[in-house]
Amino acid sequence: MRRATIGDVAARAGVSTATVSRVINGGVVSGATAAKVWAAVDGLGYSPNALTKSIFAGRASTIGVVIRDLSSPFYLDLIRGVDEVAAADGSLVMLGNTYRMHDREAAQVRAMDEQRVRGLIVTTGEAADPHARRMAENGTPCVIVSRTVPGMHSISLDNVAAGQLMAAHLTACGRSSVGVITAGDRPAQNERVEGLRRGMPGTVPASAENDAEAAAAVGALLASNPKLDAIACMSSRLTVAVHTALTASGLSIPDDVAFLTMDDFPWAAALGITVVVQPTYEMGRKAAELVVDPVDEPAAVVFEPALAVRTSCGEVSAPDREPADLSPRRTGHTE
Amino acid sequence: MRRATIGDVAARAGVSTATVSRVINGGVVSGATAAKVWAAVDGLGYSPNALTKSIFAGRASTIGVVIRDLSSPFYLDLIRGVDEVAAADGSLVMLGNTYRMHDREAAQVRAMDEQRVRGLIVTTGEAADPHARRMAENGTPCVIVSRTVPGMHSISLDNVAAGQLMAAHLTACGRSSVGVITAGDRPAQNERVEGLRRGMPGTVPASAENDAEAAAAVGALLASNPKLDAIACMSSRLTVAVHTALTASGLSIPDDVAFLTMDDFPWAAALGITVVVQPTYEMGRKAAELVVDPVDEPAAVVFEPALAVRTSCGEVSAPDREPADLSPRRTGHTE
DNA sequence: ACGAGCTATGTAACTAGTTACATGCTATGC
DNA sequence: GCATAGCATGTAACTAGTTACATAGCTCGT
Repeated sequence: MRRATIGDVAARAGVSTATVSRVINGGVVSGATAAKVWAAVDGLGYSPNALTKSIFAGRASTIGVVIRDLSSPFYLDLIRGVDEVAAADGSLVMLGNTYRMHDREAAQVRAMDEQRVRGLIVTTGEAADPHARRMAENGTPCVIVSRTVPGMHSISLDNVAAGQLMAAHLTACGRSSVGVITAGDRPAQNERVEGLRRGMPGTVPASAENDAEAAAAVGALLASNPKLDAIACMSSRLTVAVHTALTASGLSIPDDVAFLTMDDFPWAAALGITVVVQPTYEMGRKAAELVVDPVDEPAAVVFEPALAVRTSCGEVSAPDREPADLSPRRTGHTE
Repeated sequence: MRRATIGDVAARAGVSTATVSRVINGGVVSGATAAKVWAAVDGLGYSPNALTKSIFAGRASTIGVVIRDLSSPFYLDLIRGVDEVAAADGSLVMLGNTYRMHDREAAQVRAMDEQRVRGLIVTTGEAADPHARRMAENGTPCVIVSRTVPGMHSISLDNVAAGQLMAAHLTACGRSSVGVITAGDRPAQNERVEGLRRGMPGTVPASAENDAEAAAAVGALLASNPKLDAIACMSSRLTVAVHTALTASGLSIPDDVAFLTMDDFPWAAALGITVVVQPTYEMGRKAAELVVDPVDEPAAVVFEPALAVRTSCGEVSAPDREPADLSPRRTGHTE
């Protein structure tokens, strides 16, 4: 019942543990010995202990990923990018979900550190920063996603451009008065609003933390602004709630009000909802690459958003601006 | 730059490593010594190596979860259940996604074994079975989700009941001729069709592996069966494709055709789609509990589905059957 | 036939911790 | 005042591997 160790294999094959290790990891061994060892491995069902390997290597071969909210399609695609690079590199991905709870963020990052992950990719709030910074100082490559943090690698979206993309499209569709729903006043959200404002000065913002607040915010926006002809949602998390509130209020999209939001999702095409998409998969790949091929100086990689035009903003009457470039643009280190 | 070890802490505090270990893990130590040790821990930014701890314990404190397809809401809620139990137990969850690729399933399970996870929860196809069985024999609790495998723990849905639930509701809504879309001929899918057939003999099945095939299958079903008045989708993965194909063909739901599918999802309520829901969160909890509090004999736990009635099947004209019980029903071990 | 040189293997030290056992020290009982 | 108990701490062996170094055994050249 006890698990077979390298010692058991060595005893069964009649060799030393050093020889078994050499057979498994490819050192110089004779064919006859190798055959004996493999027979013993199969006979015992031996599987080498990766933990012990890692302790000797000083570091696990696992990449840690701490996600705020797995239910968001954004993170799903990000993970796919990370997975792809990790698989090509032979690393395992250890995923931790924090459900947007501050204490879990800190706990997950600490746990990843104790697991001696080879690198860490975090998409959390500030709660995780102090520990992540210590890890970075200890030589674990750490990448922050969706936020820029001085002195650490970061992967983010050009949020101002995202807002400008929305403004350009809404203007092209003949809209002039936009209500904006943001999820809290986090920097990324504010930058998106800032970008939208640059293109459309008559922007009315409202903030919501959850679905109920979002519905209320939509109602308030509509009530206080009779000439409102568009609603922009800055957080994919609130898309369903805002869209539901809009249709529930009896308005027709896009005839009465245009609607667009952040991040693509499986139903968007079917529902005809225009969205600003982030190159999420690429962002995940880049994050993992910063872990797999460590870079000394902190890199702040900014990606450009693109617009997936569907029908929820109506017809484009004026020519729209060129589609944005999806390739990453390195803007250099931050400090 | 090198990471602080317990030896470094011991040297700085002027005590032995045994004492440091006792301070950290709560053995008998004097207050003065403990204070010195904690000061050294803070000064060095020491974080204990969980890998080393695990090798001594013979087993990591991590629970491995191998998921076929993270993009499915079913698995998302399952993971939440696992996370909840793991967090309460102080265990980390190590998540691996296989993207429905057979070779990755086997590789992920092998990797989890090498990481000496405390227990394994798999939602994969058969590719992972042989290795999982070996792990179970070696004393690692393994739980298979959504399939029953002789000799191993399994968590599954009463799929026949799910089909019957659909049949009862469709009948109550006055429908008589149902087209069914299944994703391949996997056992779970077939059981659902079997349940549906029991209640509605006039059931026409069609199978699809992906979105394009699903659209084609819907078209074929409609073309060959002019009096078809309902479409049931047996796989949440095909929901969007089937729904899109239905509306694209100009049919109105529920006036021309009723539509229902498996598993709830964020847009279902907004779109008025009736679904059969699995108690996913509870299933995840139960799976994790089988790992955390190991059970000797293989347990086959079957959960009951429930119906979330919305508007996509029309009005209920006859009284529907009672809502199903959501609590788990242990049916005993399989062998 | 004998030493050089090479290959295959074993020995033992090492990774970063835990823990059984031994020991030193103080406090208490008689 | 001395034996004894009990707490705090150190020593060393242990976990499951890896790897530097030593050595055994064989081949080959002369």
